[in-house]
Amino acid sequence: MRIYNTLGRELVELQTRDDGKIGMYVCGATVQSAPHLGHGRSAVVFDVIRRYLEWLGYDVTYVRNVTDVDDKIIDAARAEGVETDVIVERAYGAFDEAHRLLGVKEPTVEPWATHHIPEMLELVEQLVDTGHAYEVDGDVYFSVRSYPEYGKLSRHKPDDLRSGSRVDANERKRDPLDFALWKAAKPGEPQWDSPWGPGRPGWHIECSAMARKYLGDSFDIHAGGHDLIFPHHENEIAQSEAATGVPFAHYWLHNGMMNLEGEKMSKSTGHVIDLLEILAEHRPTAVRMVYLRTHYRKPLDFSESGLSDAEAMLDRLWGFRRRVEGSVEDVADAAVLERFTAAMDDDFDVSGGLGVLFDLVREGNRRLDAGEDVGPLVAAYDEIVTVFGLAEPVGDSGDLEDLIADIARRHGAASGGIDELLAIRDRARADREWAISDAIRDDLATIGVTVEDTADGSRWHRG
RNA sequence: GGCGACGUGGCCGAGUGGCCAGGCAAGGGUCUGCAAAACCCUCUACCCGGGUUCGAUUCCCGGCGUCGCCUCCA
Repeated sequence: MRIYNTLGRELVELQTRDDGKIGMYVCGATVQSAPHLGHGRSAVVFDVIRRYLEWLGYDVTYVRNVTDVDDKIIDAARAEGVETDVIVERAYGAFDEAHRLLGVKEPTVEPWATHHIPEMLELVEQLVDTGHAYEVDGDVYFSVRSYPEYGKLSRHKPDDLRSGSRVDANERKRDPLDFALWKAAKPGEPQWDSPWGPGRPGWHIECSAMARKYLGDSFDIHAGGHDLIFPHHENEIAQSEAATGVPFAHYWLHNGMMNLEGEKMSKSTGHVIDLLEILAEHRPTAVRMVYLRTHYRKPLDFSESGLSDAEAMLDRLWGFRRRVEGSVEDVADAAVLERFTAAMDDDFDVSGGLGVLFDLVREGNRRLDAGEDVGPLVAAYDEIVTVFGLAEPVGDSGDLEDLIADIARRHGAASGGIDELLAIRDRARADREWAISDAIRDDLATIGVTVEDTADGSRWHRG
């Protein structure tokens, strides 16, 4: 399998450190405000990569962190006049709900930054002891010049960066490029004891410390948004490798940014679409489909029309699967899976994989029309759709049952069940009482239930 | 200024040195009480200019255009 490694900027063969095992670290949320569409993309594309690797048989340890201490969290708390916990809990709740709706699998471990202060301090101490970091008035800075390979991920040369205008001149740093590992406490801020006095961690150190704790000094895959390449991931590499002397992550994966009207979505500019809002207005699986239609490394421009296309794609997929009741016993069609694997093995070409899936659906529908066996195709469908996380959700129909019951009783179905209602409709159709059968169908349509008449009888589904 | 990505049919979006992506939309058919679904057919594209080649959308060079990062960011 070939994957694109940002470190080296090329497609390379995936070689795991341990046969059959993969350690994967994904930069998760800074729980500072509500998630937007871009956060959802990152969560979903790496979820699919993880699911695919697991489907191939790898034992994946999937670590996704929560950063719950950060300048912006402190700012937000101050602005609202509340403790940082309030901000953190609210934002975490929103991310968690979005992940649930999007069908993102739970990580193997979800470490929180504030629960790993000792691990961070240990790393910082190591860096100070080895001369890669220095303390000034309770702050500890990483000395970028002490790590000769600095810039190997982002391809920024320290000398070029130095001339960049946005590097702030902090008097206490020995070099403008140096970044904070530990920040001395300011009044009213969250703080922990350290060898350099009370303070809090810098932005980058938590990922280095937590990846190390759960995956080891060296591990396979580190992933995150493209915008994290510099400085976040560059700094992680520098501080980790300077401390341990061994390579940090072997493969760096970065997802492309979400655009809105051609411009990057970004928290700082307010140019965003709230994730939970869009998930409430549309089927969450359709939002997931939007993410998966475009290759994970490419920019993705969000549009309403793209979302309705995704809805239609889902209807086609699920419409096929509904034609076959329940699970199938058959072995999945080998030729289909081979095509699917060939696409996915090429740097997770999900779009290509979707092409295979839709080909399967057309062939499956054709065979069903012809009365031929579709077992192996349905089995393959189920496998692929599970890897993509696009299976039709089941359950959650409590409200719907009440709505159906109302309509059923109105049409004389004493039980209030949809089966009896459809039986009444079938009788009406047999008697050519079209007004009755159409009224039942129209009434069900008003609550989002679609009735389709086929040669084998009537089917119904939501949406 | 430095580093990087991308430009495919009405729209979205894979991919490939010569032959099929796929989806959505549109038009025509089959089926059907009607509808829906499904199936069949049509719509055959690769920013521009050079070059390499028997042959380039695909490789190389040069333009043009769009976008991202350069210590807030998934």
